[in-house]
Amino acid sequence: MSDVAREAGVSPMSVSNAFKRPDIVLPATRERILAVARRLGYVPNRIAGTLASGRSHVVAAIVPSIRNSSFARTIQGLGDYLTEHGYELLLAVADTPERERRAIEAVLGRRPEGIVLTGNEHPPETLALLAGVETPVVETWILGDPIIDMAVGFSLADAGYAIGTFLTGRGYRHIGFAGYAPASQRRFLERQGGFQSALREAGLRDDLLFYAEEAAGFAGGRAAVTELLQREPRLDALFCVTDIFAAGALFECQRRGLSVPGQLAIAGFGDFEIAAEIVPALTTVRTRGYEIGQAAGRLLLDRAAGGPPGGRVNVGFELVSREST
Amino acid sequence: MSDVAREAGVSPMSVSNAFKRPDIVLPATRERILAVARRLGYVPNRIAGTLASGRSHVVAAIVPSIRNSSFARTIQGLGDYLTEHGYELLLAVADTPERERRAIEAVLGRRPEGIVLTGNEHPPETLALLAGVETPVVETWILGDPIIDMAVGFSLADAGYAIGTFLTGRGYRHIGFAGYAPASQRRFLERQGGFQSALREAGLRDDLLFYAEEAAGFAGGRAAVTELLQREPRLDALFCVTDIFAAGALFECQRRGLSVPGQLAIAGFGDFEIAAEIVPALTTVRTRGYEIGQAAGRLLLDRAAGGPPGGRVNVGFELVSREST
DNA sequence: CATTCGAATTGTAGCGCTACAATCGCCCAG
DNA sequence: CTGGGCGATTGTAGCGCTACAATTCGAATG
Repeated sequence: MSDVAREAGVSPMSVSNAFKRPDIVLPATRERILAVARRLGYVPNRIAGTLASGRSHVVAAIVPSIRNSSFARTIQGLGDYLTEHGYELLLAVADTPERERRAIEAVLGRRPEGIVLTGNEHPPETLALLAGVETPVVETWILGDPIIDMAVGFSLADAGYAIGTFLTGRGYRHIGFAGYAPASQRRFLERQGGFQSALREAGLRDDLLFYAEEAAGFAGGRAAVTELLQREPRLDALFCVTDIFAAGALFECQRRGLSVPGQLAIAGFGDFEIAAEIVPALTTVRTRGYEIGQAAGRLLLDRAAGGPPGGRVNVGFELVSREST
Repeated sequence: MSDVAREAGVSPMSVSNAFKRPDIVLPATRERILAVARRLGYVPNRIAGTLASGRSHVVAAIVPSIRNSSFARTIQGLGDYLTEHGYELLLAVADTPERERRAIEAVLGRRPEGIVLTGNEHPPETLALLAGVETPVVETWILGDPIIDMAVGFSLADAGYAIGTFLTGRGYRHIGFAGYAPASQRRFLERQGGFQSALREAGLRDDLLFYAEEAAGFAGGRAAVTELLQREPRLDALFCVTDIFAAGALFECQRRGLSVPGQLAIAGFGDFEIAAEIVPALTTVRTRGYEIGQAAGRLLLDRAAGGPPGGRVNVGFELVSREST
């Protein structure tokens, strides 16, 4: 910086201002400084800047996966919002609670001005770690308690219930569920619970449940069809916890020569691109992953600007009825 | 840090050492320091550490998209490698050359010890920016010149040629290509060029080309089938630039009642999970995205440790023949 | 022409840590 | 009993920048 200052014939402080507060430096001076900087290949050291100002202009996000398009959309929404407001995104992928804790620790060392988490299932040490710092936290894809501070999401229980009543309303009588073991994450339990309530209210059995290994994709749907049909040959509808699962189930039906929805109706979750394109097109729940990311960014930046803690944003969801049911 | 030092009855320097050089501090002292740190909720400030030591222990990656599973795998591979070696990944998503330049600029301010880029198509200002700093750069998913410094990938031309000869060898005579406009990125051109060579060598026409909008997913495949069949009703095979394109093309065939591969053979690229699951399963090219990420990390860390510049790693590819051809 | 005012510019004093050299204290050989 | 050697610990200086207060200077005012 001082090299640039010397070459441009100004003080280092003016170089700093030329980059950070363009409005308070004379346009001519500013141009001269920037020209010298370009010539010398000078890129301001934000590390030093952060240390001096105490503001990192970084928000960190910790997601369990980037393969899942829901989270990919959330990251995109968050990233767009942050970039637009002069912030940067520090992304960490952590697929187990232990890795999440380590990622949070690593990330805290870089003094982000906010942290975006996925879900609200965190081990006690993680909560203690977060309680010990004053960094604002937003939990996403969940709205129910316990929330550490702020949250953005929608009611997974309502969404599960909506799909359940939709299927019972269509007259299906032996309805299965394909998902992940609810013990692992509360957000799985919520969705499943809402769905089961709907079945019980219609006087139907709610025990045709199949749990795949976590991170199972298309293969999970395939396994669900295989196992549930064996347990209940009269199975006439299946709700899958993601559209990828649902597509896997649909492929398995094609392999077995089962017509969809004639012999088995299939509903998914997420409204991923494949849902509208696959044949037959999938009935699903449209979630607003991009908006979740944007809202998370907004909560955090408002907070950094002195806003109140404890914000909650419900982005809602939407049932999309297509050919598969 | 000085609070922790006071409470633990040691000098700040010992607190620093307890975290950064565990081996040179007495285990008992170290334990005492860490206990105090935990009680006080102290997390070392890596910003200050980076400024003082001149080592950020950060590698930055700039990718055009995280929705594409090839890049997602590369990120995963890079992230795993870095985490294993005590480094962190700073990820930026930039889908245009202009945004890439801005992302690189932003990222350089954080003084990463290496930068991972996708492709080798960068505007002159970007190259100038990179030339002005001494940060090592790895370009991925490409091997051909011009390479800024180091590269990891495989020959896209060979891969395109392999698919081409495979299809001609199977006896197909009117073979189409669905991809992105080669003007936008050289890596698209390479793949297409290799493919076309194979067709010409077999004495076949190589002008059944369809270009989708960039970032088109399943819809791109759908449009390709529609347009190419109109231009050439005898079309009997189609090579798609990604498996997602191929799946979209396959769905369109299902809608039209065209049998695959009976009336139209379809080949994809990438060996995404869907390729093996869809019915009929897709012939495709298996790429090694995860290995690309790992190798990129290795090149960079070796370089940071004093290794030589200019490294190239060819991770190869593999043709996977399935039911769709 | 002296005075005031505000915009533009500039010093100063750290931000929290680590490299490196200096120091301390203990054990053991002579 | 003493000096040397070695591992553990500790001061010092500074990384590159920004907040903030101080200063400069030209234009406007009476």
